Amino acid sequence: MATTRPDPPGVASCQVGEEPLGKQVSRLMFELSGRMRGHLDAVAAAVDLTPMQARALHHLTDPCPMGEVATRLHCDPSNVTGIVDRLEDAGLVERRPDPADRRRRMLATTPRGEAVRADMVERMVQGHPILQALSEAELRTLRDLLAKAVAGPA
Amino acid sequence: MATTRPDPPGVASCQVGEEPLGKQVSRLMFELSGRMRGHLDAVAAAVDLTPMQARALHHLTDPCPMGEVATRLHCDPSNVTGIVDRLEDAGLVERRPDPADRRRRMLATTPRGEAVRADMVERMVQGHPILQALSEAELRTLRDLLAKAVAGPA
DNA sequence: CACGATGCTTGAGGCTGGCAACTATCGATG
DNA sequence: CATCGATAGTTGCCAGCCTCAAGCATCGTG
Repeated sequence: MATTRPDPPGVASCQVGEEPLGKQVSRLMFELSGRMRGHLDAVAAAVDLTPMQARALHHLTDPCPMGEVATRLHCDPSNVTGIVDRLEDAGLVERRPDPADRRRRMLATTPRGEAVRADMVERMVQGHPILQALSEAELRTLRDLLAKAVAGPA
Repeated sequence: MATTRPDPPGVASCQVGEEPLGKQVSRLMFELSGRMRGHLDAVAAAVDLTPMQARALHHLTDPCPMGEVATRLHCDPSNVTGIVDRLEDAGLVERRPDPADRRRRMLATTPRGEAVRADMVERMVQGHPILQALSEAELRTLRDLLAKAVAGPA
């Protein structure tokens, strides 16, 4: 642990097994995304949705076809059908025809859906596992690192 | 995106809704933990486990009772029963009696389980969404921030 | 021993994940 | 224009997970 070795450059992406830093970050992210999952579950339950429905609604900022949602959720299109069915039953989203391509069905959030989404975002910030533990400055640093990570490879 | 606004001070931890910083971090973490989820799913599939089974195995570093696993996985004990059943069927973990308390059943990984776990950890580092995008120094900073976040509030 | 508390399991019901098959529509081609 | 392969979405199936409510065995205490 914490071998303060300088570490040869170009770690992480390579084959061999310099364990420390990469694994540390990996483990921490693993742990944190576990907590994020718990947090999201709680938020979803609070607005009376399943975690997946909450994810879906969260991603629907602008009208987009089903397939796009499947991509964003990293899951199968056949799955999205059921999820959207329930969101539609709950009156949170709408399926609209796309005049340009009648195979597609565009999803749009209803006003109620928009309200629930905003509510969710608020609640996400509230009991957030990270936000409470770090200072303003640290959060700023973290934000920059995360932003770079998000933009970077994917 | 990346509104380079300076941000009003005193964000995050408070009640009202200064949106920027807290929500930014929240959103980024949301996005990243989505990718982590995808990554974990892939790793789990690669070693022929479901995501949840992989999580469970990953947390079983040392013998511990079922309830402890439930806590670590943030899920119901009744769930753990089924998950461990399948891990046991696959020969990766064992349920052992706890002589000190015969209600409890201690879980221990078998050698095969240990091997699979090590394999998983390797693979987790491999195509990791974060590790590839950041430099050594950035990773070190990130590690410290995440460690603080993990240790902090929970 | 009687009692409530604890650790784990079981059962029912709903949601999700992944695959294969199907329909409707699009785009290109002859 | 007729046809053909590709694409968007849906349906069905099955296994796995989630949640909650019982249930059973065991512990600790009085």
